Amino acid sequence: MDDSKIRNMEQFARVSGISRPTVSKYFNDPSSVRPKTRARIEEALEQYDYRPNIFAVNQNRRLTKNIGIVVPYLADPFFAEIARNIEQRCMQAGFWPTLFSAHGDSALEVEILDSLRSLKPAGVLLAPLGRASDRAAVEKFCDDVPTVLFDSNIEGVGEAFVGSDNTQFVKLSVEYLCRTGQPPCFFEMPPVNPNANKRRNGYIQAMEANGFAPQVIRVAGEGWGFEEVGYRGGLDVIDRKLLTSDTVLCSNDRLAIGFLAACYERGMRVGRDADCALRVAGHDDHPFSRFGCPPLTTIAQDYEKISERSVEALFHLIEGGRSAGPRIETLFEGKLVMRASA
Amino acid sequence: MDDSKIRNMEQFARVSGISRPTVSKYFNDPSSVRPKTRARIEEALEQYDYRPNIFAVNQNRRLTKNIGIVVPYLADPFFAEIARNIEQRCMQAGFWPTLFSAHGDSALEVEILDSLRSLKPAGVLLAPLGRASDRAAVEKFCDDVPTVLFDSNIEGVGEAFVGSDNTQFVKLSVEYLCRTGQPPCFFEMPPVNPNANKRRNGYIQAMEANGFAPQVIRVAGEGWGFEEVGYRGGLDVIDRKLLTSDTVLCSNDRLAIGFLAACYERGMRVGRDADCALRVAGHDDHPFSRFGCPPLTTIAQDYEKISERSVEALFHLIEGGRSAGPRIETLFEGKLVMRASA
DNA sequence: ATAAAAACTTTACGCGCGTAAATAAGTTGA
DNA sequence: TCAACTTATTTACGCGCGTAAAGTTTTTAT
Repeated sequence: MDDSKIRNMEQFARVSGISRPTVSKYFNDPSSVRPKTRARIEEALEQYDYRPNIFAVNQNRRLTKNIGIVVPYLADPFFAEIARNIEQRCMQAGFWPTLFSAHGDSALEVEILDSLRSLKPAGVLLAPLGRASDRAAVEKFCDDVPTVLFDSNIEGVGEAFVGSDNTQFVKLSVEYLCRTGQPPCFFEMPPVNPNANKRRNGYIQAMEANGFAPQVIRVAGEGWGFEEVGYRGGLDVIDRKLLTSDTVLCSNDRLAIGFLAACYERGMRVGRDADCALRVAGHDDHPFSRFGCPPLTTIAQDYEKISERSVEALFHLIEGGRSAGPRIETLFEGKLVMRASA
Repeated sequence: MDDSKIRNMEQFARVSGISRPTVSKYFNDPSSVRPKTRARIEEALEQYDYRPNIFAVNQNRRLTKNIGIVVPYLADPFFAEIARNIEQRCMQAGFWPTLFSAHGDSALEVEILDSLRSLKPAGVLLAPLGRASDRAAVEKFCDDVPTVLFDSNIEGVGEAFVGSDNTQFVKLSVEYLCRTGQPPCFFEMPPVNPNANKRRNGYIQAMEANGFAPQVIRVAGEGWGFEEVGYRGGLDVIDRKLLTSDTVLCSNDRLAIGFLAACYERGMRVGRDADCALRVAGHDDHPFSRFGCPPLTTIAQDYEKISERSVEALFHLIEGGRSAGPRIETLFEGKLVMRASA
């Protein structure tokens, strides 16, 4: 391996015996040059490990190969997992994914979108904060940059949305719980995004459909420290005896994990067994749910499919040059994951 | 706000009535121009929201304002938290942090370092995978790019290291446990990084210093799904009655959370109370530890200080132009966090 | 007021690459 | 073999900005 320093494409073109414009063409699309010249270039590429200057490339291309991935809260392993999945798909397709987290802060979310704009990304995959998002700012961004929303929808914003069918999620869990014991009450906090609303409303619908009176218990709390909210709210609800059923369906798993901690602290045994005081279930199949005490019965989001379809939708958008028809919303169904908690 | 499109610095300079070189100077350091001209520029900046093309800027600067942050496993909220902290400090200082996760894969770690190189970063904050890291590749990278290691040390690599004093961590926990009950056995998995080794060795030392015979229990398992390893290992150890003490000190909190799940499944009550079969403790004060059942007694890492000092060290390095003396290792002490589990 | 210093303007070049136009060379098929 | 394509080469310009040099204006200090 000749380690003489190749400083630019000019020099690399010389040592490979191919003209610079052709080499440039090669780097934009290796299959766009004759197999013979491609071989010569790749041969040289192994001797001198040259890589085009990414800043110069991005400056001159009208559209870069950058893809922005924005999640609302990266310390939530759900988003970490889905981001990982999306990231790898993008890389495989030859893009440069960059990951951002709004850390639960809408001002930061806007800031991220602003600096993302200057990255001239080919596209963006955005899981918005939700209710807290600056709708106008997000909408304006989506007008400028091809964007696919995922996880949390903002009606009419972005070229597509990929997420879960939250109404179906709750229908599944409610029906299961009603079938196997007391009809559940619904444990929630002030909704951070439309998903939370859909879940509550879905709960109410499903209960009524099954002929039961819905009982929604909303505890106070804000921000993205859901476990904390579930824990404090759980203690409060238990101490004030506000539970209207021995079965508690939590809006999401993180809330449920906090609620479980509260139950534990108050000595209330959770599970299906006869000696248990409560059944508790959640939604999402959060990575940590299976290690709860007891392991949490929940509805599993299809991480794989959500990330796969999101990326697909974005690529389609990028190739199709925007006007790829109307805004499409894709919702995936969840699956019941029965564990010991309910 | 005049929305006429300012396409480049030339045009912006014209509308602001300042020459382009001076405007350029302003963007590199606003305080480097006379207050009066600064005011004129900033006035224009509000009318026409112009931002220098980041690709052109980075191409021409010898060193960019980019900072790479590399963590071994982002789905671990510990790293997510510390990354968030570091990220914000970098932004405040006017840098462009970019976050990467090796996802537990050493090949990906090398790949990240490679593409990081082409970002011409001013510096990099790297929490290496540890034992799995390709030492030669990491070392070579650190030769080329000013790098501060954190969390997991690689002797002699990078310009500085910032982490926790794992020996002290274990000393703290061992002494607490010995003082308040049976001397603990040590529950670990095959070490992924030097920290794990230091913890085990620290345990042995501390036990001997207190006049007890150390008992290390190593369970099988690999990868970064620590909870799973702790859970499976826990079941195995319980079923085969391998526990040599009623007090189990886990190498880290994630392992402990898995172990707690195993205890729960086997009906072993964990805690300090008389009716409890086991005491369990961990290390790190992982974000989820306080929501365990029972909440986990642990030794808290000082997230704040680790990230603060890491960033400080890197900035010092960036300003000082490398030769800022010898490699410095900074270790922070942990604090005992007493919860219900031990 | 006046010289010295500081800050600014003008002019010009270079960074590394995308890309267009004209031309030359190579490939294909009958 | 020769025309009709394809593909590569040569030449040249532009992207938006950093930055150096030389000249001009403004500020500071005496």
